[in-house]
Amino acid sequence: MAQGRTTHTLGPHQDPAVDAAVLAATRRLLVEVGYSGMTIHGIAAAAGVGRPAIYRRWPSKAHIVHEAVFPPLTPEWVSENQIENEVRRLVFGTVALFGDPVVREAIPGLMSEMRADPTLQKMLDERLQAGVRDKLTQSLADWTRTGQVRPEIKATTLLDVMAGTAIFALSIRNVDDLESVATSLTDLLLHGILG
Amino acid sequence: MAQGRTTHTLGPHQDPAVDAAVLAATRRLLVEVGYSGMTIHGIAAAAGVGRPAIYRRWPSKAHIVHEAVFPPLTPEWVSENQIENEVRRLVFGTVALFGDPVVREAIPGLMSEMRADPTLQKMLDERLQAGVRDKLTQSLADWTRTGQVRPEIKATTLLDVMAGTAIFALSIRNVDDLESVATSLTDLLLHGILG
Amino acid sequence: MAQGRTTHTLGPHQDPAVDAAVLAATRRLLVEVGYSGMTIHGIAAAAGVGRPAIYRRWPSKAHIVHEAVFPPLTPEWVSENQIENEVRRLVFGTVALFGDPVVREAIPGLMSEMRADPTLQKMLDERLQAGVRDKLTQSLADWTRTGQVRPEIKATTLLDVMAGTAIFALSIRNVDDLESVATSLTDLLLHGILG
Amino acid sequence: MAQGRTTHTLGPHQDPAVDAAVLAATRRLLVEVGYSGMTIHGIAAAAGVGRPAIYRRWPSKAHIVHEAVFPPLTPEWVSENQIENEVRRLVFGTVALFGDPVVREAIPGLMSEMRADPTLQKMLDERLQAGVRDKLTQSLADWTRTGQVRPEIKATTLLDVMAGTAIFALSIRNVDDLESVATSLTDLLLHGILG
DNA sequence: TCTTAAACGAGACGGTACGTCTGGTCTTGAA
DNA sequence: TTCAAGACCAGACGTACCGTCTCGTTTAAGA
Repeated sequence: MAQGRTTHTLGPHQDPAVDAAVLAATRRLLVEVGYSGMTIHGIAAAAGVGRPAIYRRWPSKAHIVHEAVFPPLTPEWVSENQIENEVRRLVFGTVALFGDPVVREAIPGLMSEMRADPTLQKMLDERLQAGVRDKLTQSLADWTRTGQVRPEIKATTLLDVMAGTAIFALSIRNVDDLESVATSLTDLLLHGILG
Repeated sequence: MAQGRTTHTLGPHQDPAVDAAVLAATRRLLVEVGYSGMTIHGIAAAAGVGRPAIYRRWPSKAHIVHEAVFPPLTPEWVSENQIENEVRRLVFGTVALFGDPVVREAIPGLMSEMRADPTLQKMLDERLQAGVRDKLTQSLADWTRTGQVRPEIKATTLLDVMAGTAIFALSIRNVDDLESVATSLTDLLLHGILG
Repeated sequence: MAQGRTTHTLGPHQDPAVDAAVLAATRRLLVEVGYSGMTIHGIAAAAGVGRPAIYRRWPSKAHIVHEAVFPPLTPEWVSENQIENEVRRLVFGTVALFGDPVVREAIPGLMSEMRADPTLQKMLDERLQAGVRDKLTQSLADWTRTGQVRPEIKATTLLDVMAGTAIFALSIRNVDDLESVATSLTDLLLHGILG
Repeated sequence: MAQGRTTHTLGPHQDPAVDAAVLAATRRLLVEVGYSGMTIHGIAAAAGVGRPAIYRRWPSKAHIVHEAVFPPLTPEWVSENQIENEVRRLVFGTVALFGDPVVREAIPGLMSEMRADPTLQKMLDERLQAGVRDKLTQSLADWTRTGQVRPEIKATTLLDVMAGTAIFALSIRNVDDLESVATSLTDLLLHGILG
């Protein structure tokens, strides 16, 4: 994929084409063979790249997948004032993210390796949650002050529920109807279950 | 060679002591070295058992862990009429289950391998959810009829939220304060976030 | 894991030092534990080499032993004109070859596996007999023409007798007196048994 | 094969039908899968017999094969006075014995295991050679006294040549023309190679 | 007739070698 | 200093066979 076949084009500088080829191959392989079916050798072969070129860039399969799967920029998720719209946007965004077929495959594997690698844990937290958590904490404070939200509600609980539910429904139960999952969760979050 | 040094006590029947030793060793190793650090050879050695005795019983590490971690009987979880108490009991039960250190280690690994092994997916679903789901569906129907619960609420959504949140907070974020997690989640489920 | 502890010195080329170490270890183990007591793992360990490095080079234990035991060059065995001297040299050479302690151990094992592996059969034939057979056939033709040898004598019979007798006496009966075996066989071949 | 399937007919006595079934299965398997392809389990299954019944009778595969392949009685081989006829009879008998397809397969395996098991070595020697060697020694003494045989000829040399040549030609080179092998060897033994 | 003792088929047991695969490190030779 | 290629060691994988052992049944021989 990268180029020629047995040649490369940059002298003593890392070739960006290698990065791109590896990440693209990773995304492709994730849906083809799954996280656990993926090997470094397999990625290298699919990317048309030598294995050392991969080890030079990432310390483990989890790090490759992490970079391949999650966009490098945290999107501007929390911004509205209207609380219903805001929660709806957060839930639909979360469900859309974890509903991507590539992410569905990647998440359980990443979670599994996170437990043994705190580095990875931190990277994933920062990439996926930290920004949103801070903003959501601030928004909740505002909403609580204005009485829009009950004071018992904490940002971490909300994020646990949104991410956990999405992961469970999409990566574990493998549900296909994203719309339904997001709608039900939004309703539940906003109103609770009591009639 | 010098082989057959030790004895066993059951003729052509599988020795329950081997099962017990393997499952106990699995639980012990889960917290000591983690799911991914565990090998079949390691389990066999820790259990004082030959590897073939393990392969005779379980087809993969995930199946061993599954049996080691989850009790063979589905507890009588859903039974009360008082909806608040019932939800509280469900949430606290779920949090207690997924908060067990052994389960915390096991869950991400199991989830990862479930995606590649539908057998495992089915086993876990039946072991953990099927019974509760049926009962909860029935209870919800009753509660909805009596107006205690809003009609939009579905059993699958509730279970996704409870299990997903517990897994995310306990296995992924590794939170230690089970009480707080359960209390917050119960409150959120019952009342929603709106003031 | 802590891996890749040691180094090797040739890039993408097979390291001749590995070949040498394996073959030397094989020769050593042959006399220490015998052919059937030798395992690929044992050879690898004794040679300080990984098992895959062995499987990369030889398809079976028999092939390793074959290469370890027999020198890669067919010596210049058949060359003299004086028939008595020539036969004496052939017999003594054969007895010396099969009398080597390493060869004594290797031969029965190799023979056993040859029956199931035609590849091995061909390799051993070419290595040990083909060259000698051709030369001996030619010499016999000369000698027959000059009346030095009876016309009934065939090269294959001579080689069967020399190799078979040496193997039987040395590898099977484990006789130690090479000199006596060679002398008796030479006498018998030259003069037959009739008085 | 032996009988019924899960029953046997003798009380606390070994069932001769089991012996017979095992030996017959061994002979059959030898030509079907070869010595090294044969397992105790395979023999037991082919004989319709449990493995312990085999271990109760023979200590190793080699011992089974030994008994399966060689007739329990040493035939009356050495008996004639006419030396040419006697040698011819010995050679043809030896070639016929080692030319049997079952024996061809068995010999290299047995030879291989003999080196590690002196018991086996002794059994085979007694079964195949001891009787013949004594008689031949005596006959040679007579023939030497009457000048029919050159005094240098020893019985062990003759037996090494006959057995070794037969094994090499038939088990190793896998020659099919028994007649030719026996005729050539007889001629060589009687007259030597000199014209 | 009843008891004892041994052989039987079946198959689990601990152990170990097999041959394959993956992980992570290193060196080559070219660019 | 990068690159592709690939050899290297370490070690886990799942399979197969080994030789031992126990089970539960069956049966002959001794009491």
